[in-house]
Amino acid sequence: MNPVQFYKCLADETRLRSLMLIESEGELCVCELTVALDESQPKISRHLAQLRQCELLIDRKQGQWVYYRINPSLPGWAKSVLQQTNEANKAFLRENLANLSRMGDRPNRAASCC
Amino acid sequence: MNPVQFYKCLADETRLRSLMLIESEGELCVCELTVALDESQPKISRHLAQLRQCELLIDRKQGQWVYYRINPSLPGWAKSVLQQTNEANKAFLRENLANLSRMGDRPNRAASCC
DNA sequence: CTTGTATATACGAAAAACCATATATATTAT
DNA sequence: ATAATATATATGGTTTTTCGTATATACAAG
Repeated sequence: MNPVQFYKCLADETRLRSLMLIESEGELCVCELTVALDESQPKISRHLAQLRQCELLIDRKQGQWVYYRINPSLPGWAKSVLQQTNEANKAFLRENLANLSRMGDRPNRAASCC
Repeated sequence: MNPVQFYKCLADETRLRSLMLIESEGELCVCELTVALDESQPKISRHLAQLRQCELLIDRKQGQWVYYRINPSLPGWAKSVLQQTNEANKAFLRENLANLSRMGDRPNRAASCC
């Protein structure tokens, strides 16, 4: 994991917010992120694809949804950077988390799973 | 300190290497960085100016030299991110540190000071 | 006072990143 | 089979970043 490449991934509003939201929530699908960030679906998808290509995120398909989470095999320092950034910048996500909690019809992982 | 802005500062090869070198050495002047990175003086100066504007670095003028170091009043999480990145990526700077140690005529802080 | 060294900045060009829109695929529901 | 939902990707254009070069300023030395 080249540190420059790593930081390029974090150097965009949409990507950093997505990463932090996923870090906070454990796992989120594309449609949840579009609501939380109030951005278009292709825009979110494009940035998620980039984060997946750089191996910061991994995805899991379940029915019609694709869930993204932090790649558990990220190097420790990278995981730690994500965690610390999240811990120290809770206010950064306030509005996004509010949007998410207001979201009706969130895909029900438990019910649709297994 | 907006985290997006912070990471944009790290998302460039020249700036990240400069930051890491300064983190490692405590303080470096422009001419030392041009040697360590083997890049043109205006290029180095331009990136340092950006890091100073974003308040990641502060500078100190001594004689004809300008020394840069990490801004001690950076938020803790940001300092910690820099430190951890440095600790975990020593190899990243190997060549740059070698260039620096090979450099003749390094400005002598102690001698020219006070 | 002139020359040389260290640094900063301005300017236009080149490259990279980002975006809106359109469209394609897959899955679920009717 | 058809319609609706979720997601991914392609395309062309716009904005942002980065860069090389030239130039300006400040200090030091002779």
